[in-house]
Amino acid sequence: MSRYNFRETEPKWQKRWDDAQCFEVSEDTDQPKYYVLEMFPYPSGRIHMGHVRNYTMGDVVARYKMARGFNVLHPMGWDAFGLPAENAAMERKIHPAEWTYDNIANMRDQLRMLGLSIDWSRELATCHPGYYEHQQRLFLDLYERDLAYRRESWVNWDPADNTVLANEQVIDGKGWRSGAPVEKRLLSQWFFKITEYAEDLLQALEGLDRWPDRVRLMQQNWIGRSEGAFISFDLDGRDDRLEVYTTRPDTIFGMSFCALSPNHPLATELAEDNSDLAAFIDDCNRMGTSEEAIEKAEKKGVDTGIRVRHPFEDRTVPLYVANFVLMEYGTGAIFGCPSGDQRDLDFAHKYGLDVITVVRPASADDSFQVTDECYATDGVLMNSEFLNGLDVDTAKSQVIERFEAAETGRGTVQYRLRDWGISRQRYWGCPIPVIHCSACGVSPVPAADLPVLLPDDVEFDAPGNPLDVHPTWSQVACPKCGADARRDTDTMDTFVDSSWYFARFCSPRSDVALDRDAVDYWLPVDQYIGGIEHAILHLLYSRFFTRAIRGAGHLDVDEPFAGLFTQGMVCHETYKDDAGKWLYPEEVKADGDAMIHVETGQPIKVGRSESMSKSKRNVVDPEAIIESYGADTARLFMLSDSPPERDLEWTDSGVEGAWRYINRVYRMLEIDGLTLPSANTPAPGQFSDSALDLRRQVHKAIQGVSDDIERFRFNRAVARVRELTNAMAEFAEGGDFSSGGDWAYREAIEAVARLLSPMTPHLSEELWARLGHNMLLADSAWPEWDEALIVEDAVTIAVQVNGKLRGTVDLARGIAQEEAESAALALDAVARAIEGKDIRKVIVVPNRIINVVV
RNA sequence: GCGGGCGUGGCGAAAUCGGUAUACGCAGCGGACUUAAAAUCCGUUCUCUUUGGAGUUGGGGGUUCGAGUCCCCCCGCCCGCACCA
Repeated sequence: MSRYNFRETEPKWQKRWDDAQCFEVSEDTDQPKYYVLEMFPYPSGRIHMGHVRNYTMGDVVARYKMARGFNVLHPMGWDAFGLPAENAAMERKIHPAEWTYDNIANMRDQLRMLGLSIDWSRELATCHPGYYEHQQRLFLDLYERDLAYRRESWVNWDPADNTVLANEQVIDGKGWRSGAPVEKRLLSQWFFKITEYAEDLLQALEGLDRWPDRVRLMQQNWIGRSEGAFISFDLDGRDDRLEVYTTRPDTIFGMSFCALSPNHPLATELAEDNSDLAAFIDDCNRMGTSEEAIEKAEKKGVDTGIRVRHPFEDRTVPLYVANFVLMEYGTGAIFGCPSGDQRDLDFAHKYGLDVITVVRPASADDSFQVTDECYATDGVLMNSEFLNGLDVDTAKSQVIERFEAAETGRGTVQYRLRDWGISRQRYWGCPIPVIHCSACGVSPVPAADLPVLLPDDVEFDAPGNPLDVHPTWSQVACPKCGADARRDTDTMDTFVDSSWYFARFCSPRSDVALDRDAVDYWLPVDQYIGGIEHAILHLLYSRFFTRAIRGAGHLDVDEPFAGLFTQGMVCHETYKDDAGKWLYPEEVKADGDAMIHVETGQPIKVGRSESMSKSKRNVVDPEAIIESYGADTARLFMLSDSPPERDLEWTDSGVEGAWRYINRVYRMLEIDGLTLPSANTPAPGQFSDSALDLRRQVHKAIQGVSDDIERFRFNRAVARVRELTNAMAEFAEGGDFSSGGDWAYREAIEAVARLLSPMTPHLSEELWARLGHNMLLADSAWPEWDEALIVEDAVTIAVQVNGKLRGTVDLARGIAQEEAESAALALDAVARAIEGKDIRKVIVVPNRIINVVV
C-alpha cells in the first residue's frame, strides 16, 4: 500500500509553481481583479499557529478566486518596525536591523513551506528604506494639509530608562523593565488629525456591508458621537466662567451642583491655597488607573466653596472637585442633575444635595419623584418653567435656543475619538522628517533630502532614545536659514506603517509611494482577513489614512477594505504540574484517563483550552507539524474542525485524522485491476444507475463546495468532499465500473482533486498530474456543475401525523399533491396513528413533507 | 453597568426559506488482516423502552399543521467597552 510522500511532493510542486510564476500578477483590465490580503505578520522569528490559520484561509480564497477566473493579487510583507527589535538589541547585543532581517528570512522559509499562493515578487518590509522613504513623503503631505500637527501631550515617562512607555508597559504604576515609578510628563508630540474625519468614518461604516457587524459596532462606539451642548456658568465672586459639556441640557432645572475633574486647571489653581483639596487631588491621581480600582472607587468630592449661578433661576449651587469627572472628555467639568444620572444621584445622596425631579415617564403625572434610582430615559419635562410639558428632544432644542440667544451656551456634536498621537521616542521606526530650528521653528525636510535614514551606529546601552543621544545624527542645517538646527528624533508609531501597506503592495517597487494606475486597478482590498484584536485601531487608522492620502491625490477609493473577515484564535489545553508550573504539550502524555509527565510520571493537571500563548506554554510549533505531517495536513486540519470565525481547538487526534484522510484520498487512484480512462476522454452516452448516482453526488459536491467557499464555510466544504469520497468508496466496493462507471469514477477523483485544491494544493496537484494532466492544476479552471445531473427524479418525503414523524415515502419529483397524499396515507405507521380519528387537514409541501392533521 | 455573541451526542460540529435533528470528523467499542504491533479496512455508538414505541437541541412559556431555527421570561458561558456628563 503506497503512502503519500509529502516530503518529496510538497517541495516539488512549490518549485513548479515558482518556476511557472503561477502567482505573479500584473494589472490586466481584461480580467476581473480580486485582491486577497491577510494581515501581515510582525517578524518575531517563527510563525505560530495563528499565522497558519490566517494564511491558510486567505490562500483558500485566493486559489479559489484564481480558479474562478479572477486576476488575484495575494501579497505578503512584514510589519517590521517595533520595540521587540530594540529589546533584542539590548538583551542580545544584536543590531535591530540584523535581528529583523534574520527573522524575516526565517519566517519567509516557514511560510513558503505552507505552499501559499503568494506573489513573493511583491514582498515588502516596513523597515526597509524603500518603504519608509515613501511614508515620510506621505507624512509631509499630511503636514502640508494640516492633518499632521504638533502639540504638547501627557505621556508615561520612565525616569530610570529615560523613555516613554506605552500604557500596556506600565504595570501597577511602574515601568515594566526598570520597575521605577512612572511619571506623567508633558512632551511635544506629533498628531494626525483623525478627528477631522470622525463623522465620515462613522457614517461610512454603514456602507461596509461585508464587514462583521461586531467590528462596525466597536468602531462606532470608539468614535463615540454624542449630541449635546456647551454651557458656561457665572461664578459668584469671580470674573471667569465655568464651561461644562452636557448631553442633557434639558435637565438644567434639576441642577443641584457642578463638578470639576481633579485635573481641571481651575482645580489646580484652587488647590494652591486649599490643602484639603490638594490632598484630594493627589489622592485621585494616585488611585490606580486599573479597571478594578476605578470600578470600586466610591464617588467622592471636595466642595471648593465656590457657588455657581443657575442660568435661569435666582439660585446658586456648590462647585465640587469630583473623582468621577474626566478631564479628557468634554470640558472636564459637568453640571450635576441627580434625578437624571445615577452617578450624580449617588453623589447627591453622599453630600446631602437636592434631588429635583425634572423628567417623568409619559405614563406618570407630576407627582412622580426620583428617590433611589435616577430616571434617564425619554419622558416629559416637569419642574422646569418654560420646558414643562415638553418631551426630552423638544426640550433640548428649546433650551439650546435660549442659551444661544443669551450667548451662554451652544449646541454641539462631540466625539469620544481623539487625535492620533504618532510620536515614539524610539530608534526602530520611521523617522519623522522634520527639522527644528531655534529661529525658524519647524520645517519639513526638503523632498530632495529624503529619505531621512536611520543611522546604523547606535548605542542601546545608554538610557533614552538612541536617536536622541546619537552624537551627530540629529545635527542638520535649517532648510530655511541655514543655521545649525536639529532633526526631530522621534519615530512614527508602527500603526502608521500598517496604515498603507495594502496600497503599497499594488506597486511595491514604484519610485512614488503609490502608482495611480496600479492602485486604481487593485484597490480596494476585496477580502481582508485577520484577527479581531485589530478591530479598532489598525482598521480605523487605515480607514483614516486612506482618506487623508486620497485628499493628496495618491489614490481614489473611499474605503481600503471592502470585505473583512475576522478569524477565531487557535487554542490548546493547558497543563500544570503539582508545583503549578506550566508545561508544554510534548512534556505530557496520556496514562489511562489521566495525564502524566513524560519523564517523571507525575500526575498533571489539565486546564481548560485557551488561546495558544508562550506564557502558558500551550503552543504547538507549526514547523514541527509540517515536518511530521506536511503542510497539507496542517492546512486541512485548520479548516475542517471548526467554523473559521470561531476558536479552533488544536488536537493531536484531529491532525492525525486529517493526515489519514490525505492518504485515503491519495490511494483512491489505486483500485485493483482498474485502468481509468485517460484525461479528457469524452463522456460515454450511457451510464448505469449507480454511475449516474455517483455523478449526481459529484456535481452536488461541486455546487456545495463552491457555495461554502464563497461564504467562508470551509469546515462545511471539507465535510462535503468527505461525503463525496465516502460515496466513491462505496461505489468502488460495489465494483461496477462498466457502463460508464470507470468514467464516472474518474470524474469523481478529478472533482475531489479540484475541490480540495484550495485547501490541500500539493496533494491535489499530485493527483492531477497522476491523472494524466499536463497543465498545472494551479493554472486550471474551477469545475462547473451540471444542474440537470443534480436534480433527482425520486425524492424521499417525510410523512408526519400532527407534526410527529411516522415514516417516509419515495415518490417522483413534482408528483401531484393528491397522489402524494394518498401515498402517505397508505403507510402502515400512518394508518396506525390516525386510526379512529378524523383527518382535519393534510398539508403537502411539494418534494419535502406531508403533515396529516387529525 | 452597557453592548454583542453563544448554549445541539463523550468531544469538535452540521442542519440554505420554519419542513426527516445529530451530516462530516474525533474518541470509544466489536471485528478483519498480522507471530505481534503499527498502518489500513469493515461494523457499531443520542437516551429510555414492555420492541408497539416514547423522549431529546441550557430551562420555562408562546406563535404555528409543524420550532434547534421566530417571540417573551429565566439560567449559564464567552467577548468588547466603560465614572463618556
